[in-house]
Amino acid sequence: MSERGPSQILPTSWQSYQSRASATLIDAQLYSISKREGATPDAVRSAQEEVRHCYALRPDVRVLVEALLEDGIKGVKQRCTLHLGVPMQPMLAKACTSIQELLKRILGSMPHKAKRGWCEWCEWCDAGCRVQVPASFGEYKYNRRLLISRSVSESSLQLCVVVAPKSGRGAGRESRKGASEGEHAVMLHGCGICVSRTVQTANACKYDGQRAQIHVLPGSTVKIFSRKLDDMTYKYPDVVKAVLRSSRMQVPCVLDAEIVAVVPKESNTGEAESSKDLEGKDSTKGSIEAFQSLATRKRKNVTEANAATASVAVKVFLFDLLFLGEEPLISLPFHHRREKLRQSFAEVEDLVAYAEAEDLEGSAGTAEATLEAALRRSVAMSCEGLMVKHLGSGYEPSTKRSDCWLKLKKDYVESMGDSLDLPLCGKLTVGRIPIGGWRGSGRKSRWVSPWLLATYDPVEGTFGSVCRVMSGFSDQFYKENTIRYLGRELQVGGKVEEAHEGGLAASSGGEEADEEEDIEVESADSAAAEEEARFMSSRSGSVGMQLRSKAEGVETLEQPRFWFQPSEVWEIRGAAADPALLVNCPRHHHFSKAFGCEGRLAFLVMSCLVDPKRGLSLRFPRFIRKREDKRLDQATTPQQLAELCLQPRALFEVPEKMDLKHS
DNA sequence: GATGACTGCCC
DNA sequence: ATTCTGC
DNA sequence: GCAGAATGGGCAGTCATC
Repeated sequence: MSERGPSQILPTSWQSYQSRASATLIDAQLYSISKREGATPDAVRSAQEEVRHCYALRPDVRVLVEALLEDGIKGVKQRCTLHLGVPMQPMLAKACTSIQELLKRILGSMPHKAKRGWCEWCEWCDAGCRVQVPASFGEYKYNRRLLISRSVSESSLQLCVVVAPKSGRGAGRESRKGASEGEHAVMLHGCGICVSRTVQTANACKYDGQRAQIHVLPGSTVKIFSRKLDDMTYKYPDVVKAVLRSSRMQVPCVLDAEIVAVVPKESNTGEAESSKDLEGKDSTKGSIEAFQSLATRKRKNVTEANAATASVAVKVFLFDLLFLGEEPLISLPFHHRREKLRQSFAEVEDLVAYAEAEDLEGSAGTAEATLEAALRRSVAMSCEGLMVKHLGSGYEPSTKRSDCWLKLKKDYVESMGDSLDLPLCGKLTVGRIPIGGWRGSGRKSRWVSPWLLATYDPVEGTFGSVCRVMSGFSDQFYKENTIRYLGRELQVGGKVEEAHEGGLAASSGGEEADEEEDIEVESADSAAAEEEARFMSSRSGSVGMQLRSKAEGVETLEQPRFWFQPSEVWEIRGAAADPALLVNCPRHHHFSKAFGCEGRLAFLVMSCLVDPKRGLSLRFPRFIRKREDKRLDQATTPQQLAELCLQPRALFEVPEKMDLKHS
């Protein structure tokens, strides 16, 4: 075993005390295996991978530990297999930020398990060229990925796939002994055929809903599991029914799917009464709704009858079939599984559909344009982005993201995502758990951690908070800006304080009680005068920009630990390119005066795209860079934010609705 | 019964 | 979910 | 390249309190 600790097999989410204990047990077993005679490091590693894989197939520590204790790896392989009714880890896609990156990856990707020195992926290449890895690939260390990425980047289109000698299980061990780097590697390289037939993918819509692994058990029992393997059958009785209807032959099986909220087609019931939901929706009946909408689904007492009306109507988009009848389909190539899926399940109007997809087969050169078009199409269909799946690869249940499935989200893509420039107005020291104490925790405890950001509303002259941000900052950035805004870094723990010895703060006092003193230090004495000065000339710079309370014009329901004078503009990216991803938020109230606003914003409010009692926020906010080139009044306004709501939708006209809403 | 803090789980 | 860091 | 840390958004549900 590596000395890394027990976390190598069980995913993070399992690291509660009990699971950690189990993980330790598992590690201990692996360790003892490693001590047996003849156990090479490689063998141990492969044992570990075996265990990991089995665990992904049957994520039940109890079963795993028992099997391991009683029969070792062999037992694990026998007992930890896919079981109907027990969810496996879903296959995850790796995120790509650009089409180029995506291409590069898809070129380099190949299935998990290579056969006897050949990678399945190359079934696509009928030329089947083999060559020795040239010595120039000095970096090659039984790590094919390394080589792949290297060669692909060196000559953008040339395909160099290396199959490590270990691929054939037993054989690998011997041949590796004493081998010098790359010696045994087999490389498929860019013969014309490889290059021209390299890209073979299914490009499917990435729906913005909830992942669902659906098990159909004998006797028409259905179970639905979430991405984290929780049983959520109770939440989707309508999906259960829909799936049964969709099933062509009533055989046990396992489906992979996305559950998405839709506007029900038959919702004409109380049209007169439910006036609040009318606008625009008549034209979108049956269409896909934002994730936000799905989130409002009831979680208790959902019945078939009330699911669509009292809760939210949903539609299931099937995209994979992992088990059918008696056999797991996991190791079949994707295109094959998909075929079986279509044979076994039918689309059911409004309830069940295959995930919209198109296959791509072409040279890398033309692939780029095709992918871009696919992405746009997908976005136009209210999707989050594109899933690009290798047609030849098996399904890899795993906690790790696979290279065979790639996702390209629209907000990753530079040209499509909307960046917002927000003036900084305050910050919070602590996470979202109010009990947990106020200091930024762990790694970040010396710095300002989530920062609170706002828009600037030139009409009202207000800074309305939009979101906290904790992602996208480098440590260096934290350091510099904590100093910039607070005057210095925060102190952590007693030792640092001693080292600093400088008067202030209670020193030996209570660790808990000192949060105030510890941090407030200089602002406490420098007091009002200085603060006042800062207030006026916000350019002061090196001293810090902390205020005692909210700066003038700042509007938020947040209560950050520190308040800052709004002074610079940071660029934030979020998934905000359309209303599906822009979110109404209770904490950030920059629309409190929206009815006083003019033009478009008021219109938006009145057409119920924006709730005046709430506000807008961003999903997945992350910091991009500072915008030294922007003044505060050039930052994003709440109006602009709101207008993002309109972008993908056609502008719709509903002046009457305003009156409706008013009265 | 309404309000608000807190949890847990979705993304 | 996202992003950065350290091994 | 991977594991791990720190924490974003919302919502339904639960429980305590007014």
